[in-house]
Amino acid sequence: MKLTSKGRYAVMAMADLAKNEDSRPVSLKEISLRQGISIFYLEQLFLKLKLNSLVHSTRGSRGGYVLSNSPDQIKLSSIISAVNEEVETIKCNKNSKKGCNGKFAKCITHSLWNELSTHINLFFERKSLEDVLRKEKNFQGE
Amino acid sequence: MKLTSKGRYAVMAMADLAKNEDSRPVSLKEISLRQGISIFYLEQLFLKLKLNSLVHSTRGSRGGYVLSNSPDQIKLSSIISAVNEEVETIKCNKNSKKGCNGKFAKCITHSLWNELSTHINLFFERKSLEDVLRKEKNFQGE
DNA sequence: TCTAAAGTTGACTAATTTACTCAGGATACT
DNA sequence: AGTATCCTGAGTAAATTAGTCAACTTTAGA
Ligand code: FES
Ligand code: FES
Repeated sequence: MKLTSKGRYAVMAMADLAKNEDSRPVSLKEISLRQGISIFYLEQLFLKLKLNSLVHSTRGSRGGYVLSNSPDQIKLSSIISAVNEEVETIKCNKNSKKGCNGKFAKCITHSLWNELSTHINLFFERKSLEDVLRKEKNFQGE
Repeated sequence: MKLTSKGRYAVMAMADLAKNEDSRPVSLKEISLRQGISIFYLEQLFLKLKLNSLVHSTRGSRGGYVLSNSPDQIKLSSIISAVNEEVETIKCNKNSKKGCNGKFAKCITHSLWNELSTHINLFFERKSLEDVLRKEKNFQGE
């Protein structure tokens, strides 16, 4: 599980889509303007979101993207893992020369990291895009 | 909250210390040999661990480090935040030119990230060095 | 049928962060 | 005195992330 701004942008973009899709597809240009994210960057993100079937695209003039499901069906975990290809936590045994190579502490941190990964995933599993929108609404209402 | 190998190494080193301290201070050299972590890297880590009063040092020949508290009193959160100077989650408003600058999605991901930070911290707050050692013991016993 | 608006794709570069190393000093034990 | 150890600041190299771009395909509408 990686947590970078890429994931954050993806959530932002998806939230924008959820809020603004309304019969017509939403173009990247619109999202770019509203969210202040470079259109080039969005292209990158939506390529992956599409590969993971989170959005559906319409090409050509007046084309754009729509969500594949209703916001309450889209878990944040799907979004995050769609854009961050490596979903797993940082592997210990990537290079076996250093650190975790069978010595004492090997599996201490290993299982710890795995537990943490589970813990974080749980967080994102529980949240849907709808939850995010609802929160924003409440916030603006105050 | 940052999660890098720096934090993992710190936990490894502290666990090694907890396991091997026994009347005499433990030298970085020993830890380095047992855990396969460069001594130079350990120096860096222990500088910070010491600044945060997690360990106590003895200089000179036969010197080394001992834990400042018993393993069950040392929370992993202290260790992690000691070595990763930035304890907070990645800030959105670091540069206000892009992304989160007052537009729609601004505080969606903001609060989301903060919630996550809390969630992760909770995980590390609950775990002590002793928990880590106990787990390793069980694991070896199987 | 032509044109403009949009998605599609692969590649590339720049910026930042992380991991790791080093040199030279201070201290204390034997 | 000599050696083992901690102490500190600095520096470099590797890896990752962020962001950009060019050339293309597809479709809607004038
Ligand atoms: S063996 Fe997996 S973290 Fe060390
Ligand atoms: S305002 Fe904090 S993440 Fe956007």
